[in-house]
Amino acid sequence: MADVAARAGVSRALASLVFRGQPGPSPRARERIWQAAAELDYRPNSVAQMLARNRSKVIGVLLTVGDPFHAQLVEAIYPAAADYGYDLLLGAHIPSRDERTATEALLDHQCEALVLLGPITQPKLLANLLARVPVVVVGPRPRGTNVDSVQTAIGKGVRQAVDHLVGLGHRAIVHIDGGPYQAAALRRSAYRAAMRWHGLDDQVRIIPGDYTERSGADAAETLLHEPHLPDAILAANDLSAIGALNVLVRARVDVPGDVSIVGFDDNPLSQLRHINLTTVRQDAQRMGQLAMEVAVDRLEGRRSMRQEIVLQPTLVIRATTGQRPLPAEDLETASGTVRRTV
Amino acid sequence: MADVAARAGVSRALASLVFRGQPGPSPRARERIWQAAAELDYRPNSVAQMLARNRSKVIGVLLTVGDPFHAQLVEAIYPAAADYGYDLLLGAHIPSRDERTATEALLDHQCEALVLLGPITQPKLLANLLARVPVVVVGPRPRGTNVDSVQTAIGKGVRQAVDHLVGLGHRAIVHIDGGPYQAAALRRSAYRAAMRWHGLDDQVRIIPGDYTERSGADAAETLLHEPHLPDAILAANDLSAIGALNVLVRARVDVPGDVSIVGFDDNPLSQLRHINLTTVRQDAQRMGQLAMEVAVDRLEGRRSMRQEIVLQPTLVIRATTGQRPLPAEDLETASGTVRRTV
DNA sequence: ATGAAAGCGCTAACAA
DNA sequence: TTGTTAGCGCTTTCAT
Repeated sequence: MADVAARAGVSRALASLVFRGQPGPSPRARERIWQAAAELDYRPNSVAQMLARNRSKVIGVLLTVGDPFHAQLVEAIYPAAADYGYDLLLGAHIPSRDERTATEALLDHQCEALVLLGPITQPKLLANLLARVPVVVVGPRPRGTNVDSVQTAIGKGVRQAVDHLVGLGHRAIVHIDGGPYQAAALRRSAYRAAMRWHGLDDQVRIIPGDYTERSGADAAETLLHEPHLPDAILAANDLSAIGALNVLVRARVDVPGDVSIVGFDDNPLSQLRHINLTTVRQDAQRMGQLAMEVAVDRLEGRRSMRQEIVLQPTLVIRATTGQRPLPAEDLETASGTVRRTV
Repeated sequence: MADVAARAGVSRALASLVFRGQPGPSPRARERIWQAAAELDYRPNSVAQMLARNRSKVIGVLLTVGDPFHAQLVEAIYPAAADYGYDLLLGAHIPSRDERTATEALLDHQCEALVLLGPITQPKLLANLLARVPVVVVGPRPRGTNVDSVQTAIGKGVRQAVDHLVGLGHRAIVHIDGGPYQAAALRRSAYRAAMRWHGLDDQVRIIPGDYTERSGADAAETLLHEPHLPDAILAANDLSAIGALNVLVRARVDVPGDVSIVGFDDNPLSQLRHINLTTVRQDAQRMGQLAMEVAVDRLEGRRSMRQEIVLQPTLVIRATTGQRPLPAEDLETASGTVRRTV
């Protein structure tokens, strides 16, 4: 910057003002300085800026590379951050790198706030982070902590899905689980509650899973080895629903003729014509924007109380759910059954 | 740090040496300083460090969030970077954010080198980057540039795949394209060359695609609307192969009985029991490690000539490829055909 | 409107 | 072995 100032024949301070767009410098000076900067191909050194103003204007995002839902969120968060004048730094949450390492790395790079997409599973770590910077969790708030969070009303979504299935006449509705995550636990208990509400306590059945396509496929294989298929499957997310769907289709099971399937998330894959999965939609776009908004509100001191934003899910009815199969004697009629497709 | 030094009763410089593990300070001093640091919960300010030593020890990685192959690479790159004492910063390559913005952001954060997973499509931009920092492209080197690259011998992989298919008796082998990327162009031309080599020039057929599951599905729909299915499909990557596979299976086409399918990448999905895709494997693990190695070699000045590392692909034969269907009169024999499954 | 000067928190010669 | 002293490149009072 010294060079630029020299070339423009002004002081470094003036140049600094110009680059930051502060009022003060005369139009003439501005012109000269920008000119000089262009000639020298000057780029402000952001590290020096950070050091001097003790602000980085950078927010860290912890995500799981390869997770399609996270990808959607990131695509929403980037522009939102830019709107607020913040820059984003991504950190990956991968097996070989524990949560602590990942978050510390982000903080070392002077992130002023953290947005956690893949939830931190250690409450102690979260508390520790929270003591240092604003943190926003996208997803259900871990129990025992008081981070800000942006989440979907999961219970409501599950309830809608179960209502839909029951409305179609299904009774034996099994749940493919999502594993040890908080969000999965919520889905699981909401499933139980909804079944109970419909008087289907005795039909409750949970098959282990971990949100992956593989686990959905495994669950379906399990079901195929049993004498009777259930009426319907409610998966913890779209990926596992798709895994199950693919396995069933290959086994010549008619979906939704024999079994209905509902997912959760509205993964882009679910919209493909050949998948066309009925699912509970989370508004990733909006969640990303809101997460950013909450983080920035904190940073600018506009908010002190805990924020917990809950978005309403939408049941998207596509082609994997349909009427419960009719008893054998009605088979002829059955073939004329109308399927709802959106 | 001043506080720590004061509390330990030493100078700031001494403390600095201790934190950096430099030789010099006496054991007694070290002890006292670490002690004081612990008591004050001191954390070095990496921004100040960067500014002072004019080195960041950070490497930027540009990737596409949600791309499973990139996810594999990242999982390999993180530990490799750590081994060399470097930290990683991730930048996302998403629609709303052009390549320039994304790379500049990474450079602004003082990345000393760039590893590009999603290839830069603008040669000018690449040249510009290259003039500033070491750059490693994971994938084929963009024409007209001389970046370092770590890539798979794509031509060889495609050739193996075609040989395999031809060996099984297939002649009408169509290619689902991967779109405008350099890597896709290579696959396309390698496909043409291999077909020609086998005297199948007249069978060459390329269906447009863009590496997505959707485009594979669309391609399959196209094929289904035609009077005859091809003998086999060679997709530009696993995702599109899986899209095609799913659509065909739903249309009650027997894979590989009626049509064989080969993918490219060996995406984790391809290993699922119900997909079980024959594919050309790229060694993501090794590619990630090597990319890091090349970048670090440059940074430490150990290398000045252009590096172009080419890894050998492996054809992984699973269950989506099989003998060409026999003429109708041999059908009884055909049902006894042995399928190779690995 | 402009410039001088004092940091931001750390590193790296060099001197003691 | 330890302390002194200059920066790194920018921001930010405070005078002019």
